[in-house]
Amino acid sequence: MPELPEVEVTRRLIAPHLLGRTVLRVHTSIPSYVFLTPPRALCQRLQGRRFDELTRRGKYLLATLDDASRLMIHLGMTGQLFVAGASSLRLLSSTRRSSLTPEEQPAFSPDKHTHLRLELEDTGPDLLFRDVRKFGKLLWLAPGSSDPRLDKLGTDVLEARPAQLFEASRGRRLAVKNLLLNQSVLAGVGNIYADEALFAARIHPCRPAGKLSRRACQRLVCALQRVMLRSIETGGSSISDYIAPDGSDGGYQDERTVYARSGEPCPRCARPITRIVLGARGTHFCAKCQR
DNA sequence: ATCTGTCCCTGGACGC
DNA sequence: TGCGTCCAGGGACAGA
Repeated sequence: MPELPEVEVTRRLIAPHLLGRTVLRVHTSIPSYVFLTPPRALCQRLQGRRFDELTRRGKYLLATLDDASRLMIHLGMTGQLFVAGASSLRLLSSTRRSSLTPEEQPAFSPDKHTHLRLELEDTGPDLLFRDVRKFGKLLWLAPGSSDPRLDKLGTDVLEARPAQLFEASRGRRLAVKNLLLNQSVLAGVGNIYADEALFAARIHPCRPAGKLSRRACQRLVCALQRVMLRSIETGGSSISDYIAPDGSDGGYQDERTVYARSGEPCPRCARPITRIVLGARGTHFCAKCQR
């Protein structure tokens, strides 16, 4: 699932295809959950506009257009933003997947899960937004306007200071894992990297947030940043449906220590990794190393 | 104010 | 083989 590293990798790889280019035509699927701005309006707003800037805040991408309006994109659980011509087994159903060798993969052609296709000038490839589970979001923002979803975001994890986590956690009784998933505290943390960072910092996911010491907050914020920067470096992780904009898989899933490894030996002490449910999310940790 | 549970959605895994 | 059931989860929201 796309979290901060996957969104950042997407931003870096999409930007060269997008910036300075003008939208010739916009193609949308039927209205659905992903369109916070209805498809028709979105087409009108984007057509003829040039992309000037592509930034990221937490898990949100913000594309600034030449009229100072912005397109807000969230990939949700299964959102994929990639260029036409990308070829990936993750764009195929499992039945199709198993019948093809990687060399035989056909180039992707828009399907029923492809909600947005931007035709760009200068013979650049089309930009596609695909989202099977429709938890992603597309929203057009008028010049100077914002959205509550953005306004309430906390500091981007990569820019956060440990003291911010320490202060935000005072008096809170909820589990530290649940605090990490709250985007208004630190923006960008999702289920995978929360588990990975808690393991790296040797903190039990159920520990009440308010009980964290300054030192523990220091370890945790450093671990979050280290784990995420490393993931960006290796191209993100491709658990679930994430693909890079060129169709390639991320490399980070091979470096996961605990996430989706329940029952496997802890890399530190070899005790089996435990899985519990916390805040309706699967949570993976080592009961011996994380107290 | 803070916290928990439910819901949205779909494909894949699993059991019979 | 095929059907039904359950599960995954980001974030909005309702209710405690």
